[in-house]
Amino acid sequence: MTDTTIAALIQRLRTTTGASDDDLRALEALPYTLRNYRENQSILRDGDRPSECCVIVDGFCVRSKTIEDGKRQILSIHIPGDLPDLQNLHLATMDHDLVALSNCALAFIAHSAIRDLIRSRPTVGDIFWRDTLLDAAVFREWIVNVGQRAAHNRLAHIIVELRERLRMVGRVTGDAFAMPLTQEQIGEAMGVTSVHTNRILRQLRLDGVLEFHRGTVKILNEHKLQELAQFDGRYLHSSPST
Amino acid sequence: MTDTTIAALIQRLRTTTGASDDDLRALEALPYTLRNYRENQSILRDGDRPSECCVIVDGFCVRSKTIEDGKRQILSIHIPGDLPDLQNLHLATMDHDLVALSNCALAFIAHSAIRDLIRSRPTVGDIFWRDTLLDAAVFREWIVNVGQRAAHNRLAHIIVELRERLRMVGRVTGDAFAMPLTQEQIGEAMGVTSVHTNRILRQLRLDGVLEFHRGTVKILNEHKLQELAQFDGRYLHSSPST
DNA sequence: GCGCCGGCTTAACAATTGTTAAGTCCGGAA
DNA sequence: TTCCGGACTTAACAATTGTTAAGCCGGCGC
Repeated sequence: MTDTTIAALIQRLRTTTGASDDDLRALEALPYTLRNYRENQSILRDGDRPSECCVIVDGFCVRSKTIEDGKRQILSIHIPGDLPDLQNLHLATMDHDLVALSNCALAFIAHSAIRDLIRSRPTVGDIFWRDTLLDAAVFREWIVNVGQRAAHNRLAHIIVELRERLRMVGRVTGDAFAMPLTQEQIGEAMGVTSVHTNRILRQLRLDGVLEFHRGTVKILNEHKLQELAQFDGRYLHSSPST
Repeated sequence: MTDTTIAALIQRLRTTTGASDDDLRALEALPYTLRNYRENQSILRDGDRPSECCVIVDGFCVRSKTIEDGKRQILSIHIPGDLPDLQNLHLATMDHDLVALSNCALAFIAHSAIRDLIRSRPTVGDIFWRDTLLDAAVFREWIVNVGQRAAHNRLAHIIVELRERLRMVGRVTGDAFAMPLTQEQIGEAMGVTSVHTNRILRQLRLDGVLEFHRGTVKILNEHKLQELAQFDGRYLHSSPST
């Protein structure tokens, strides 16, 4: 039943929201266009006014903002099952970029189709609205991460959050998982330079916490990782009643 | 017509969204309970499961998160006309705190009343949804601010953003406006210590950019301020078509 | 295979920011 | 009015993070 193109989205909504089977079937029935993006390819740019939303079918994307002096901040990392530009349903103009981190498959659904579905099934609207609120909850934790945690804790937190989210869509097996960012991009996510990112990664490796090599994280010491990350996943609101 | 308790909210929605007069009248007709909070009083705490939402009628609030070691990060500053806990309509549990910065008057509206209104007027639902998306857009810029800008630019940005938002609800006259945070709280907003906040404020004063005294910002040199803030207000989506 | 290029690694040094510790100032309570 | 406490201010010093620069490594195109 969830063996559709947008299976990851359906799986995530089924386990984390109170979506009815009817609503999920209606979502699966939405008309979409599948498009592939290459590593580093822009999907949407700051200022764009898109008329469709995308579901990540496979691969990783990031949302980011670049400021005047060229510095870039990564705002969020997106994985299969995410709707990284759903906000465009009500905010006409993109205020940031959406970029493919790895080769990606995206299912594009016209705003008009989504609006029609919401009109005929208001509970689907609630599910979508909730998804954008979850987005905001993740942004809030990201602010805390960048604002208050030391760089090594910050990196541990990003890693644990990503792993939790990947687990929800069945993308983690064993002690390793994909995180296809360069060290420079990890730095842009943390708000530090690539040189400092490298320092932190080396320290984590020497301390036997984790290894990061060519886009793959391997956890060596789960206990130490948890200690560093200070991760409290309540903000992911991963059960319907939270 | 906008001389109601929630005038600031109505004014903001009228100018920044495409809300119809009928929708705005329906909003004004919502039943509410007015409650007053004192400076520093908690309105909602992390973990609460509220059954109503509030509109800020008067005063300032902040949303914040406190991490294990006691450090606190301010996530957003809220002003009259804001709906700082609208996300609870779909996320049952608070994942952060909402605190009154100054003495505040808040109008509380039951979730059930809001849900009823949305059901009978879906366009009101769109307006509310959009408002939470705007919230998320402000969070995104806040991430950029904390992650990429040097502390003096960061403070300038916070000040300019706050002023823009205060202007929308008619709370700025001349070159001064209220920002009732202590230096420690400004630091918690920027992700720096109170000592460093003090350094930055002194430098801005010596450079003739602005003065901050007892919760009031006075702009001395608008040009220098703009230069520091690197402020691009597009993310505030302050016209209906953005 | 060879060379190129992007990404990784490291080191030395500089700048920013945090920590600690003393005050000072000022408004409200007694 | 006086005193008290919270907020502000400053300085000295420490820690973290940025900057610059150089070399290395490894995959990919020729």
